[in-house]
Amino acid sequence: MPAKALRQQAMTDVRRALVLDAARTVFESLGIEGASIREIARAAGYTPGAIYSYFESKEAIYGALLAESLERLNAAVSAAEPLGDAPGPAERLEAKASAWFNFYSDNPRELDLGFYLVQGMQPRGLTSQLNEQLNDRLHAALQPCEDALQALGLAPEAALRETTALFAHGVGLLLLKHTGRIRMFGQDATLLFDAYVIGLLERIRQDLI
Amino acid sequence: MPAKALRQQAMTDVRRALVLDAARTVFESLGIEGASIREIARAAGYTPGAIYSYFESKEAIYGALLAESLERLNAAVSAAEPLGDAPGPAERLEAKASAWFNFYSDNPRELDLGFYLVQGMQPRGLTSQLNEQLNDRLHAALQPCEDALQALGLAPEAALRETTALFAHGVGLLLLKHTGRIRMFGQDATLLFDAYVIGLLERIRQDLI
Amino acid sequence: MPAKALRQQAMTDVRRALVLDAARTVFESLGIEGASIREIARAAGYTPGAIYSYFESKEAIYGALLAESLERLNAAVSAAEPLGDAPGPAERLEAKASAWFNFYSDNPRELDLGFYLVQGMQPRGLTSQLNEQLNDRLHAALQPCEDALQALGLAPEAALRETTALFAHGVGLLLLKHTGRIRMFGQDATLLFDAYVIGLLERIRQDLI
Amino acid sequence: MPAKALRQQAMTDVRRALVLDAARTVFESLGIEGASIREIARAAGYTPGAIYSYFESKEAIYGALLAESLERLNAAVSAAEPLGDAPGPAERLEAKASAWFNFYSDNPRELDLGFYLVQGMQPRGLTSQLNEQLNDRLHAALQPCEDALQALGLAPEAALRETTALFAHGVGLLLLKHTGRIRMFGQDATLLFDAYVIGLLERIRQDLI
DNA sequence: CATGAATGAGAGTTCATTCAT
DNA sequence: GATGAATGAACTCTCATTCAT
Repeated sequence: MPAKALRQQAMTDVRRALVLDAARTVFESLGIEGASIREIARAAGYTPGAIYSYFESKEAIYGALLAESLERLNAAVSAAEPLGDAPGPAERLEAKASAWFNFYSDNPRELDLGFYLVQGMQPRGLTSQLNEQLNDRLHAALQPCEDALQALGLAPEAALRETTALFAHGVGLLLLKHTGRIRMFGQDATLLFDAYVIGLLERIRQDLI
Repeated sequence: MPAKALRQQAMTDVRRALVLDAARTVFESLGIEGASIREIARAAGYTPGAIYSYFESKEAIYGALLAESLERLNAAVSAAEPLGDAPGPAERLEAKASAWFNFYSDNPRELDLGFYLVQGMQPRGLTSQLNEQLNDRLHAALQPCEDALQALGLAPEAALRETTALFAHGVGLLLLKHTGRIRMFGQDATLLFDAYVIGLLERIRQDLI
Repeated sequence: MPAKALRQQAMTDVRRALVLDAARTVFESLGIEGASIREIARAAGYTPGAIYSYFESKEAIYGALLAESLERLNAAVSAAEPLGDAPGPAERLEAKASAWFNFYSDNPRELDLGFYLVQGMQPRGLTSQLNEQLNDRLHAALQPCEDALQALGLAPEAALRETTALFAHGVGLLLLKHTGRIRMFGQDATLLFDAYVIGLLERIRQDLI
Repeated sequence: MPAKALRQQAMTDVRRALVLDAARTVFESLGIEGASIREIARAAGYTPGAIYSYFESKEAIYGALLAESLERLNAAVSAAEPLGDAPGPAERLEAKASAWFNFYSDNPRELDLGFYLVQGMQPRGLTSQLNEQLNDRLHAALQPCEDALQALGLAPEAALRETTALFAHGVGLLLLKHTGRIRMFGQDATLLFDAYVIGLLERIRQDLI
């Protein structure tokens, strides 16, 4: 590609990213209901029609937002390093599990994107291709936990089962936290999550799984 | 209140209940997106305007629906009886926990109402009064579990903590199930929930909590 | 139906008719391109949304307009009486053919509705049901001509063929007139149409058909 | 004009022709509704803005398309040769009339351009200059028919009148064919057109005109 | 000459809500 | 209490056109 085309492509990419940023901002402050094309355009300093130069539909924006969020999730999980001088699989499990839990704990709306959206747009939105991409990246983010569980001696099926349970536990806590329900129990979501991981390790040590 | 007013009030209550029934029916079949005032009115045999005689806004309907759903949840939990000739607290925990889990597993849309809605609604949608009512009734539905945990020897704080965790675990599994994410892990939500309860009982028996 | 319902139905019908009138007015002055819901609503003194109380879509309006136009066409044809003391089939042919030709000559946009629309909306508009209705009513308007031709001694197939040709001739002349092309030939559409009918009668008299 | 300017003019003409080709292609496959500037530009390998270097508006493109179509019509008519060893005016009439009828029968969209468009376009779309050009070229295409009619003995006025009627007849048949209306009569447009020409010749032979 | 970005107007349609009756 | 009419604001999306580069 000639330099000029490269430059223009870069500019387009930047503008597209700016639209996406605007969309994320709107989404974060107004939620899915308020994230209309008009609102996104306003936040991006565009007229509504201009948005369609960068995304072919509103749902394509959501899809891009979700894909991008999952990339950041994976990056956060990858970057998480277990503590200690000689970290073993137990430490790895703790580190990787905390990584994804904290990611969503810090960015609660992105959990919405992942789940809330999925069910809200079933008919038209979320093409099966995008759905698979979502699954893949989600799996990828949980893979380190599953690997650590296997390294701790769990059979593959057991590792998968416990990963699922771990994920569900975290998601449940995040949801309670996000909706304010956790406050009513006077609990702290992160503490509970950590306790779950510790309990899981204990059960494995005791060969209870 | 004079007899006439009482009679009128009774009539109003009945009609309000009919509207609410219609709303639940619509909500169950069309979900939150399709549950428009028009649709609810049609299902109730009313015109849209009439709905406003009973509810001041669309979101008030949702709120009432939620309150009513929580009543049914509590009824389901109350009705659940532990199995065996001489059921102890462990059996009680299993029975009561399964009761609320199955309630939402069987009526997934009602979980939407409880959580999904809470965050999507406008400030006026979920008044703090309604919010407290929600909390109370939710607490009430979980109280039998908490009691059983205490009967099993847990300190009050520990019992509350474990109830919270139990609830979160169930909610997480239900969410994964409802959004179809559980399929991708090849797991069954109910089995995982039962396993969690068994694991919890085991930890208590071992004095690990 | 009770009196009240009847009265209200009547009111609704009147309002619907007013919307349809507005639509026809807009259609006549702005053509098919300019006949938007917004414009129709404005002409009817409504907001756009109100139109949907009377018609479920823009194309339903066109359909109703067309149906109504065809009714008026048929009424015009029915009302046309042959001249002379003892009018025979020849006079009947002249009268009935002139009736439909003049109808469209006087209301050129309605020919648009009948043809122009048909091809413009093929994909979505014009349900096959409406299409059949159109065909039926069009046939009905031409039936008197066909009957007269048979009464003049033509075999059924010949009568149908000549009716088709007669219709095509008229339509062609109307189109030339409507688009201003006829002026360039310095001719008058009605004279040419009458001449065609006379020629047709002459051919029949000579057994040339 | 200096050589350089000439060369540039030639280049411009070529590119303009390419755009026009693209427009025709799009128009043929997508019809008037789908023939957007975007689509034409895409087909021509240009961006939308570039089109405006060659045509000042979308309707100018249609105008040019129409002009070009009329050139091809005239070419088709010119190329048509009467059959037989010693073809007379009757054969010439048949050949020339069939030529233009078949041209539009084979390219029905171009009839749209000629008529359909004329009435739909904004005032500025069809400038009076273009309108005259249209008339001239249309006249030219029909001139051979008119000449043949005169050669058959018709007075000039009669020849013009019959040419007009012939044209109207053909146009009517083409419209019925194009909109699918002819099917409902179970007739074939070309057969009917040929019959009309034969009938016309017969009338002339009988001095009925 | 051509691009690519952007505009602005407008399309059809939906819906919660209001209000006179 | 209930109706039915209507509003008004919102929705997603399309398109001809302009203009700096």
